[in-house]
Amino acid sequence: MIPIQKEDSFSEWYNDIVERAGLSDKRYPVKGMNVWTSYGWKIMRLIDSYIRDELDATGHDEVCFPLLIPETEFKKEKDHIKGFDSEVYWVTHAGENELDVRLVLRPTSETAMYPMFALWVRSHGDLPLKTYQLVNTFRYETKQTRSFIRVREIHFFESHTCHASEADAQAQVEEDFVILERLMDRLCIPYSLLRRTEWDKFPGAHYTVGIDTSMPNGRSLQIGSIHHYLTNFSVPYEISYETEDGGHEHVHQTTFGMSERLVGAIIGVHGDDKGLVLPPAVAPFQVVVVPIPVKGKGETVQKAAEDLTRRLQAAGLRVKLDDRDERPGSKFFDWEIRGVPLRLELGMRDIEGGVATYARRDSGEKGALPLDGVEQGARSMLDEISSSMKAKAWERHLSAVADVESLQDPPAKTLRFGWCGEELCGQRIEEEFDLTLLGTPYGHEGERRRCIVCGEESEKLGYAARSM
RNA sequence: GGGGCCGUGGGGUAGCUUGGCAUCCUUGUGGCUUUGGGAGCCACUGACUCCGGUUCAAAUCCGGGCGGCCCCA
Repeated sequence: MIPIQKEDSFSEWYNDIVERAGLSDKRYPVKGMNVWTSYGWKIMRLIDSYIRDELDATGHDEVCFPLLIPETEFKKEKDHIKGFDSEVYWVTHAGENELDVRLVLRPTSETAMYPMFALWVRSHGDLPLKTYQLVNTFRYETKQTRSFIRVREIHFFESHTCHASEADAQAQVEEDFVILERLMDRLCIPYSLLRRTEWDKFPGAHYTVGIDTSMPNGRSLQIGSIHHYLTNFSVPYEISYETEDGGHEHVHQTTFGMSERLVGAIIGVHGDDKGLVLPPAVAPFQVVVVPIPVKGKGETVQKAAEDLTRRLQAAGLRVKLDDRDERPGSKFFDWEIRGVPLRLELGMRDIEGGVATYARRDSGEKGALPLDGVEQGARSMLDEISSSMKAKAWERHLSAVADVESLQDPPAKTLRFGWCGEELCGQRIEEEFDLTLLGTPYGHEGERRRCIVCGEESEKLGYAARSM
């Protein structure tokens, strides 16, 4: 049991887990820039591989744009520059000389990509243009930084698409929802889609859909966003195409972005008082095999453990054989902190009985798994772990929303209430009650309620929470 | 932008008021021993953020730099 309990002090628990599980080293001497240590990086790379799978499968092409953006390009879209002005890093010198045109480290890649899109898109035959990249972006965060959740160098995925019409772009947004659902399914992360308020939408966007999940302390964590730009960028960047009848039109654009916050979400959503609990899809090791040697029989046990490990690996599972010279109990704790979904113990008792003793990380359940057909047995147990983790997480996410009639002394949850949609009322909700108005449901939720501030009847619902 | 607090082995700490061999836990290394939920014993490695000042003597007092944290705007 780790000394800090998740429910008591989520924030300290989180920091402690990140360090103990070996996900990241925060001692790098620049605030908000941490070192990905191997275990954490393996998790991130698995997530990245699923992102690539899903985007490739939906006809997106992976690209990789330069890190530096000339100030002249960066400033072309007015709202965009206003939104990022205060949090970009500038490159002002090269060697001994001051640069004529300063360069920004991309905070996101619209302004790097779109001058090139203007060259690439010539005719309706070039559309839709669907690209994505996985790169690092930089934002000068002024608030307190936190591993994976608020960093200054961000491991970022961003897709950028161009379409012939607003309807085609809208269809892309809907495809993004499907991609998102498949991804979150693998990570066992529940989420809500909320259309952000006008004042909180992405700088330059027509509208923004935020993807939010809930943390155990009742706070809300944004794990991604999907934007519809209309022609807001294609006009200043002159991205246009020739139509079938010879006319010229600006493209309609969308983007979809997510980051290493997904790792933060996995930690927060699934972890418990013993440490991390990893969904099998992102676990660097899905199974850990722990041999239990006894005097005189060390060799036999070791051989059997190696054999079991090889069989599971041959079946395509990620398996770790922990044959360090440590006591088994100590190994159990180590791998529990690191969240390995399934542990298989192998001692003389098991070998003689033709089984391995299993322990599930998610539920703590233990039992015997027959060595005959162990490949299939382990695989179906991992599937079961995955679906059970997903179900539990969704249940918690949904029960983390509370319908309220007043914002006085609200519970530590995501609050749902009637909201007329007016900025004046929205601002009061945020300022007077120290909440973030997350927005209104992207889909439709039905019944009419009165605005919690002005009392006006409306079909809109507002969601608000404290954010991480 | 304004104010406050803090920098001691890899991690966590004691010592600072009143200057005098730097404490404990953990980690790491080697050995013996042990292995079905964090074993034990022995040995070893490892630190006062940096620069300057005061002093016989500075982790400790003074000044400055760098870094971190918190609060207010």
